[in-house]
Amino acid sequence: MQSEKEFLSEYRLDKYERPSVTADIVALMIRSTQSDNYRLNSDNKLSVLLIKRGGHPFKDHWALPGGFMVPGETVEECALRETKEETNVSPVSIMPVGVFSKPGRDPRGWIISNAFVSIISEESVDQKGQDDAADAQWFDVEFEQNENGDYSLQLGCGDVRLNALLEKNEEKFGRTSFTVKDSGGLAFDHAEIIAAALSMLRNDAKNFDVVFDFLPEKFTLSALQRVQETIMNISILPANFRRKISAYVIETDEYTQGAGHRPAKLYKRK
Amino acid sequence: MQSEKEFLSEYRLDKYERPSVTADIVALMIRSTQSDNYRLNSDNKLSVLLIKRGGHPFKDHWALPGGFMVPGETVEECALRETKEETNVSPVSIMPVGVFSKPGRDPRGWIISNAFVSIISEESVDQKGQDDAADAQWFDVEFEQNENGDYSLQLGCGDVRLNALLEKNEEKFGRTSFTVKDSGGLAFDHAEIIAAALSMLRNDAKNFDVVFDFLPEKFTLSALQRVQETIMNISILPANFRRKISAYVIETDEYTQGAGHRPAKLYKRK
DNA sequence: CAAATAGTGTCTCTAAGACAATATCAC
DNA sequence: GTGATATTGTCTTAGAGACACTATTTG
Repeated sequence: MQSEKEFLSEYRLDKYERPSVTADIVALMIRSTQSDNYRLNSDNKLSVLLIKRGGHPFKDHWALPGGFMVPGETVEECALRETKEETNVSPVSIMPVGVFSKPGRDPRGWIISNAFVSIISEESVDQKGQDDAADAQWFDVEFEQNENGDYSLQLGCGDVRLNALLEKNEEKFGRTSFTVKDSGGLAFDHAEIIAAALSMLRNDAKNFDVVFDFLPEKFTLSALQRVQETIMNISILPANFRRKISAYVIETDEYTQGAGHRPAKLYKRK
Repeated sequence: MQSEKEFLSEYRLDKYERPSVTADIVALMIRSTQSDNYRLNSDNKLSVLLIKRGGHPFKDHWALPGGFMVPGETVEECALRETKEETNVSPVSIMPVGVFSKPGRDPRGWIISNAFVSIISEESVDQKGQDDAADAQWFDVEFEQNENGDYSLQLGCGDVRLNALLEKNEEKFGRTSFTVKDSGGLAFDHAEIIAAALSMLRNDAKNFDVVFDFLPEKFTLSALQRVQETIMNISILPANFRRKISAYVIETDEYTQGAGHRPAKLYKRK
């Protein structure tokens, strides 16, 4: 009879074929665009971080940051490490989106991807800059259902336009999965991953858990409202938003200044 | 300059170390227990399917069904295949819970686990029987927060009692993760996986998406109510439950019989 | 008839949406 | 002052929870 110790000393994991495992990250930010009217508050756009692939496969195509797991780290640590290495952006927290393991999804062979979503405040990106990652760019995101029921995912950055088309699969446990009909030039199955991440984000922005992560520590209630409206692609009356959010925030005694209209009190997350 | 075709023909995935990847499945059923009073409706208990490990490591400990991925299948297919092989139970649908990849979680080496939850109707289990899987057993589940804030996960099957103790980590996107303080005899980090699956299930039972999967095609509204109460560990007034659920069901013209009280109309999912 | 579940009606309270009205700043 | 956002208050409506009451079966 073999003891557990004996068993383990003889056990060889490499007897069997193993997949390579990657972590890919859907890093999202809300970018504010200044208007020419000094009175207007800034407009907001949801952006996703993509990198232009320098090597095969999908050379010169845009892809999510990510890479292979190495021994001794968790999938989450891998996602953070690769994002930092490839884009010089350091997300503070990430949340799992799902596993993507369809055979053939990567032409290099048997590679499965664990996808994560991460939310980043514009403030923290501005501070760090992106000097040493010229091939990493923030793309404006639009994601909506069109007339015939399919979903269109439109990514834009300067002159670059990527238009992917997806079909909605079943909805399980509040998570929706998609099938790519047209990748729009995105590498691998990354259109599918981005769609799953956005769908999850919208579903969960209702609890306000997510919205705070897009903003610095102190923020105005209207900035917070614009974040939620941008994520969920809806419009909320300010009075009603304030009532709902009041349970989740604490007021400070600071105010905004020089906005061309009444100053707003700054709040912190409760 | 190398073409993509040339690149791929020379590319070797096995240049780098790779983890082994498993799929583990938290298969849940609601079991009805008959009372000795002919008038009483059956009481319900949530049960999880475990197998007694026949080999090292964790020999003779109870574990979730699951096993290693093989080439050409998705993680989901792997979860279904392993559950069928090890327990002779065939789940119809599964939903991802998360990835568990902490170094050291498996004494055999670098092994990461993709966990899924699956919901099974008692009817379908009764039909198939479990003859050829004597080491697979359904354990009654109780999962609740105790006085000092920790969570206790209690599994029982006959004389076997497994009592695990967990600490709640952060809650992200409606998903809660846990840290095991005492595995209670469960193999690997499976207490952590079960806790994450149950927490997810409770959170999502609110939409009624989940509850129907526990029942056969036609059911009474009180049976449906008991399912929801069992999952969420709450108590609902029948009148209010009927009002809420009415939008999700269609009535048939069939009735239950011989129950020792007024017959109930059978409904179908809308 | 008694005991149990099945099923209906209604009251109250809360939360959400709509909207009116006031406050305060930069120019 | 003007035009914009900030902030407060209130009306209406939808939904959840509590509870009283009726209906129908088996032993």
